[in-house]
Amino acid sequence: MDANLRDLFAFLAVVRAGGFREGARASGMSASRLSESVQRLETRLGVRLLHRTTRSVSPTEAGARLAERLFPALGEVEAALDVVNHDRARPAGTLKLNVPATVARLVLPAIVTPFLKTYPDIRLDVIVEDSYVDMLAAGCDAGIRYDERLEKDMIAVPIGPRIQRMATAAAPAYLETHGRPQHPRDLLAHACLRGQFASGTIPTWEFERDGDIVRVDPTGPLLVRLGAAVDLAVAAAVEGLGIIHLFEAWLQPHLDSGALEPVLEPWWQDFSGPYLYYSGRRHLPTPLRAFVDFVKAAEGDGS
Amino acid sequence: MDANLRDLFAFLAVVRAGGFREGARASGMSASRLSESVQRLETRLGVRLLHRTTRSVSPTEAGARLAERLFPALGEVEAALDVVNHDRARPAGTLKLNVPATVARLVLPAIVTPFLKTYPDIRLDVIVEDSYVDMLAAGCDAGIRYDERLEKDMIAVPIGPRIQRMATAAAPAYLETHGRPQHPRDLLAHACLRGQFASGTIPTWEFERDGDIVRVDPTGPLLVRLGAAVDLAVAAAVEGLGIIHLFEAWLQPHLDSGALEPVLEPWWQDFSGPYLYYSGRRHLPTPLRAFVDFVKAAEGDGS
DNA sequence: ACGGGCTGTACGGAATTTCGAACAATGGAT
DNA sequence: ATCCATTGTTCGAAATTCCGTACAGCCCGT
Repeated sequence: MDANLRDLFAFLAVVRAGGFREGARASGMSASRLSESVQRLETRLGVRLLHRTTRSVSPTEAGARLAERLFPALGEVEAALDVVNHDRARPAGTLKLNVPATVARLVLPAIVTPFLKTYPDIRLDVIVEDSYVDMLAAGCDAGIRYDERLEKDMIAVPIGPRIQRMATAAAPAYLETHGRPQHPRDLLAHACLRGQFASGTIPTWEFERDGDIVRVDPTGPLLVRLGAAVDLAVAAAVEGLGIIHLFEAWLQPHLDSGALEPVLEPWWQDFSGPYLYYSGRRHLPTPLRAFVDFVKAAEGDGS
Repeated sequence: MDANLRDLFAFLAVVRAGGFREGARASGMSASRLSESVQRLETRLGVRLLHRTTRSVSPTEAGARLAERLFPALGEVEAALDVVNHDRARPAGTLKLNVPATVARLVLPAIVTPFLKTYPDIRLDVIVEDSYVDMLAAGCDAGIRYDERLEKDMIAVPIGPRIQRMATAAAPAYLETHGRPQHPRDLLAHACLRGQFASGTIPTWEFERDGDIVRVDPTGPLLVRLGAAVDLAVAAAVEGLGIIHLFEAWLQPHLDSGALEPVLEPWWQDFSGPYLYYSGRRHLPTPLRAFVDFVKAAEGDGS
């Protein structure tokens, strides 16, 4: 009875992802490999592991039992293999991070470059995903999120600037024409450039001043997917199409250059910076360990 | 970082056996595979695992650490894989037994045939080895030995006939010519057909009567390796070359047919039958579990 | 000193595994 | 009912892995 480790990982990926193609996406293997791997396993073991229709896949009782036992066992193997990584002159491996677009753009660049220079044998795999997903299920080692939600066995490490603000701004030309809002409710009479999460929800604009919190839901000519498309909204704002409401860091360069003019600045709402999340229960792969230490050190430096 | 399970097993086999070719013998893989597997592992991990000269091989510090962590981890994986075996209609797999030649000849046939008929999908791999070896190190699931030695975490199950005797006999023609010994010490004046273990030791002949134990070390014209060559000694005894001293069961057919005549029968020493040994610490592979149950059931039947 | 037998490894051919693309089947939306 | 996007699978080519044999090197006994 000889089975291939890769086949076992493949099987587990399919079970955890609940599908072959999804499992392929999460684990970075090809879908055909997963299919063939599972078939091989079933042949070798002589037991059907996955009950599949072309549309969905659910584990057989045997498959469920196998997956349950296999998961910690393979974790042990991975841990054992990772132990020798410490004996390398320089830690190596791949670190798969799951981050929202904002972080990828505003937080990571300052960290990633020196990190990769410090650890030349570590490969970074950044998955940009704004909707909140279970990082482990997505096959990532860790994730970065703004929500300070505490899940069991999840460790959160502050990363990047600790205080960020939501900024509101518009092109001077726009403000000259349409006037400068003095209170958030004035925005309802303005052209506002809104964003939409991948999940479909359109976050309301939130303002705060002296403890007063005001939420407004203005309309406007442009609605962009939050993520990479944010640049489009910023460009539109610079062009004078309307008022934009975003992380201050996104707008900073244009505020500095004068292309955008702050609006309602006293109302800008502070909120805490993002956190790096990872599972403390499982053995930390060396690359993640290195990254966590790196981030903590940078934080301690008073970056 | 993807490693092949087979490579891991290969690495472990080399470490445990203390050599590539020995590891190949114990694990049933080819030596070249072991070499290539270890090289692959080292390349993938980027660490040298085995320090080797062409004559010997010792684990690197990293290799030792890996092996130590890997051994239980792979055991877990094997156990997990074996769990699904229970879901098969009929248990399957290979059972590797390490037995002395005597057992292979006198004890196993009566057990193996009905066992294999009961479990058609189980393959039996019988390694005949008279010298005592560590079964686990030899890559066997279990072993059968006469010595009732208790090692830690070893479980012993009686197997086969519980009482056996050492019989002494010779051809009638020989006894007519040379006379019939009346006491074990008389053997010193006879032509005795001796056996020798693979280790080189020549066991003395032991006799017992009413609590008196007598050991004699007679000489004779023939010395055979205990094992398959025993047939040669028996044939020689039948031909009248001298007196033979063996398990009664070996001689039984010739005693029945009259080709051999019992000698010193009151002195024949009883001793307990063999035991099936296996490690209780590790997870029992399904085929071994089946075999143990089968043996216990046969024993309980009062076979 | 020096063979002899053993070790670990390199090499070619055969088998297995992997990938990308195409395929048939299925379930939800229209 | 029907479309169509998506799923799991199949297929042939490319890469990897595996085996048996042959080689170079070392240890041990004489």
